[in-house]
Amino acid sequence: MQRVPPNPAVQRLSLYLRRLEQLAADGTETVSSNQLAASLHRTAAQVRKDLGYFGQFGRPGVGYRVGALMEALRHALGTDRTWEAVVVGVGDLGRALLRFKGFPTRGFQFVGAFDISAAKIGKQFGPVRVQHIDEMPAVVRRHDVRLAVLAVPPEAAQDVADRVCAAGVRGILNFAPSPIDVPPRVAVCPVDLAASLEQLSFQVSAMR
Amino acid sequence: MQRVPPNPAVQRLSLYLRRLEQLAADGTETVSSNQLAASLHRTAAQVRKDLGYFGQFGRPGVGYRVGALMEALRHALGTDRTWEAVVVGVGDLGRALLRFKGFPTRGFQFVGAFDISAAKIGKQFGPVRVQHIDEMPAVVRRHDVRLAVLAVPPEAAQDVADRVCAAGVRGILNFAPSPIDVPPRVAVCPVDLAASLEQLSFQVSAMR
DNA sequence: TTTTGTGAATAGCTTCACAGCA
DNA sequence: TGCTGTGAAGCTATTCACAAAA
Repeated sequence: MQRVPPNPAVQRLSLYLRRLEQLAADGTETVSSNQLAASLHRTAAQVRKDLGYFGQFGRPGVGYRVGALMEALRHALGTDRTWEAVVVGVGDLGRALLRFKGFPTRGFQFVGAFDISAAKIGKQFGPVRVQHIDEMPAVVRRHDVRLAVLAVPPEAAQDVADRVCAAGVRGILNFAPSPIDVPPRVAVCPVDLAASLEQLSFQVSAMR
Repeated sequence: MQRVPPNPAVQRLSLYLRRLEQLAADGTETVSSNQLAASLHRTAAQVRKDLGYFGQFGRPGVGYRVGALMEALRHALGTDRTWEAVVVGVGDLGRALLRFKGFPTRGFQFVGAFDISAAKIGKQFGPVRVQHIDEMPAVVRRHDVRLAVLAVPPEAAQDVADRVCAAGVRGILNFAPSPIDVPPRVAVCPVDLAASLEQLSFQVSAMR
């Protein structure tokens, strides 16, 4: 079996998982690398190679069992368990994320939401009530929270990052458009929404 | 000068631009590839190579003029003009995007928001009032809108994509976790928030 | 000296193509 | 035959390293 999955392959695992969820919902039991690839605008070789980094899940002449492959990919991604998470910054975006149904259905559960604004504290959004950010470390420790979602203004991002890292968080989803410095044991996934629109702007401008 | 920028380089342009905006706000006039790289956890060679795909902006021994480089990058990305955009799907996420300040400050302006739910139609969110999706094509044509943001449930994504493409939109920011088929002249940028958390889950699981 | 711009070298990722299993 | 798993080949992206400019 092959080793050390390239990062792009790990990203595509989520893509495959999404499609498998649909197939399972449709009652499909088996899928070939060709079918999976076609519906995602990829090549069959890439699908097989990507899956090959994590194990041997297919049967020659048959394909992959949808349910078993979903389980295997969830295991590979680490989402075959529930991940507790906190949101810091309860502006419009933070509120939307707290109510977003795609997180709980995929095993991510918010156990706390924090802000500095007195006007927001005590309000209920989605599954949690907003608390002052000073309460964050206690909540993180109590629930053994490993993930934090940062939806704060860029000028607060580094300070908030320092605080969630100090509290013991191991991964940060960063919606602030400024890179944050974290200890090496903490993973960061930046999501810059304006940058995504800029990429579209570039592509649209480039086409003629 | 070098040609055909690799896609990763185009993505990093947004990153450089973000940092330059900060530097400009701080009153910094000049920056070297080394300084730029260090603050973004990249290498100086990569910064110079990336910028090199779009022109020669630096002065040996001096570095880059912050203001001039910002202008150049905005021009390269196509954001040295205003882009009109519409939002389809005014759930929590759609509302948050309509009110998100990072879009207008970077030249993206919402001129319409659409939904099918009668309860939402007529309500004001951010800069616009929600209209029925049947009104979308007229608004797109009237304002010559080139970009659409899809914040609809996955089962509606393909149908909505077909409709915005038919209306003449040229780029789609797709928040639905299902890939959409579009004509070749239309660019798509997928944003899968659950997938981003899955990537964190993977990385955190992988570290010991 | 400092720092850019860029060919050349290296590393990383994707596609090919085919042996082997069902 | 149909399809997987995977080495080998091909391609893309990053890093190196240095000539030239300020």
